[in-house]
Amino acid sequence: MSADNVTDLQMIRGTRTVLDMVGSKWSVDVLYLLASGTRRYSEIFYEVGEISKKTLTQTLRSLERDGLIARRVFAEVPPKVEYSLTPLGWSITGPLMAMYEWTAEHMPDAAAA
Amino acid sequence: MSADNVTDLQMIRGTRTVLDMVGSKWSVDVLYLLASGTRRYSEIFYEVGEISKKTLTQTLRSLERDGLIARRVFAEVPPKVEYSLTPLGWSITGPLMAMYEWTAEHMPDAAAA
DNA sequence: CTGTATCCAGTAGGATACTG
DNA sequence: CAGTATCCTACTGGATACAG
Repeated sequence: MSADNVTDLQMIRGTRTVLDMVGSKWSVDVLYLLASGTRRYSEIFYEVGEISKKTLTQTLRSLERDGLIARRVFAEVPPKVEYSLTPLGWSITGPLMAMYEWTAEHMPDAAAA
Repeated sequence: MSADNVTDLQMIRGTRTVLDMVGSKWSVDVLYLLASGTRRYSEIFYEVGEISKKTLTQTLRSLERDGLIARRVFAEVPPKVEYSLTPLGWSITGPLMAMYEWTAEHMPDAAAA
């Protein structure tokens, strides 16, 4: 019953898994944005700011593949697609906030902007 | 005294700061390795495994610039250089472990390996 | 032993134009 | 509106050889 039977390799792999899921340039922006409510494609596009459509689509697809966000298509004209956080997506805001809080505590200038 | 006076932008910037500090391919490996004790350049090189010297040097320099690790040179022949975690480096293992624990809880297969 | 120098391939991401 | 298609640049990281 050794509770600490965790190898360095497992920790590395686990940590890198998160990094690979949220490490791309705009993932955090999209995740935090959706944390404040469901959004349409164009809303995300304009609220994030300088992102290109191609990159936004790539980011959304990647987050969707990883199960962090859900994509809902409405059969309308003109098209309407809504993105929202899944429960898994919500849960990952925990580690994300841990990162923010670390900078707030240890790198006050970085958070200032 | 509004404690929750934190903007999305600050959270994004803060979170991205950590991501930029530990997001490169081998940063986590090096950090976790040094968390188990000071190491020489060649020891890191062999214990990490498939990393190239160029990339290892880049990784070490980057972590050093960010203040997460310390580099100590011994004036000997042959040369000897030791790397170790700084207090700041130790502190960042917190957010890192939060990521690992998230995978352990939400992505059991990813941690299995 | 601890790097540096050089060259190279793969990939992330941006700009722009076009489509169902 | 919600993307795709195409082209292009910059950067990351690997391989190999060389140096102090």
